[in-house]
Amino acid sequence: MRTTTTATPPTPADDSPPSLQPLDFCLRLSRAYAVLMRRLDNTLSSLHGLSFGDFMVLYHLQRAPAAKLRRIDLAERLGLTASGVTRTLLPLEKLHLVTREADARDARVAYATLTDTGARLLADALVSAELVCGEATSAVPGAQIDALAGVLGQLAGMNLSNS
Amino acid sequence: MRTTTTATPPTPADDSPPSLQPLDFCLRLSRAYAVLMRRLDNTLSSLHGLSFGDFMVLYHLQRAPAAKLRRIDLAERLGLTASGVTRTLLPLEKLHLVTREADARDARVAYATLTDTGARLLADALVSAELVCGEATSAVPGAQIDALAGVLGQLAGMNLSNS
DNA sequence: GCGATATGATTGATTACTCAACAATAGATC
DNA sequence: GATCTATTGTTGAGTAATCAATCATATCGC
Repeated sequence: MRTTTTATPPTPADDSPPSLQPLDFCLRLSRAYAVLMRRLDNTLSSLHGLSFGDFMVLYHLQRAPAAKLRRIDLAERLGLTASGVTRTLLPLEKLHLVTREADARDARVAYATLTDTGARLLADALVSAELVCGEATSAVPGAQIDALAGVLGQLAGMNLSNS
Repeated sequence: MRTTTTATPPTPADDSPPSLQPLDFCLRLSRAYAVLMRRLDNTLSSLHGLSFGDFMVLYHLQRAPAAKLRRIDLAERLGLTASGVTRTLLPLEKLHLVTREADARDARVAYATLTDTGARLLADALVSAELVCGEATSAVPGAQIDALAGVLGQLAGMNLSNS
């Protein structure tokens, strides 16, 4: 009963929607995400005690100037809500991987700052993450990965042409 | 079976020891997923009262022969555990979009079957989903989407026959 | 200065999943 | 045909996110 899973639309009748391609694409995206995340999560948590979400927090903090970010900006980068960031950061603060910092001029904002401990843990975890991701994409030529990363960036609304 | 699933470096020797490409790709994948799912979820739930997960259930059931699947097979297609399927189906059964059916020969298995109501709702939802997905991918040339879809399929372990 | 409104962050309730433990049943082995 | 093991599915507890409500603080118009 294997229907054609490739580019050809099944065309069940003439009342079918224009094309099933974009939906098919999204379904694959969803599945690829699930598979990848499960692998990444397993590896990171067993080797370093970090969930993928935790890892992402440390990663984005490290890339930021002075290794710190307003919590709201962190949320934006993580694709979470402010609420989600509060709850994700809680255990990381308890482990002293991240600390809270206030802003001198605006009492509303709180910064999340990467600690040295956090940076060291991240460095280790980064190696594992690289390995898993590299393995997952090993069947695909590097040049193509680059190009497709660009496409994913567009889909994600990461505007590179921003001034 | 070639077990490349363990921690072996994908490339034999030279070109990518500290390459951040695959990780970057995966991070973008994660973001694109989040963005897309949020849009899809919003649209489907406001227009049809379905979460994306619900939608996927109906979608996979419809594609299956006789519009029914063993719950365990449904789990596999959805990328969920059996437990997740039980809980996802609960509200759908309550709404009579899906019904439970027993197997005559094996009392362990239960089927999830798409009802007529479910099929009608799916037909509507499919139009919306197509629209959202088409819109999301409209900024990218179709050929690139196809290429990415292929890679995502590989990542997801959806192996298209042979070697 | 003083309300109206916007922004950043937290909290309570809810939803959607996981894993581990369990129950029931099927099929195999002796 | 009794028992051992594997499969299917549900349930309890825990985790991670959401949204809506709330609080504290900034900022703008006057």
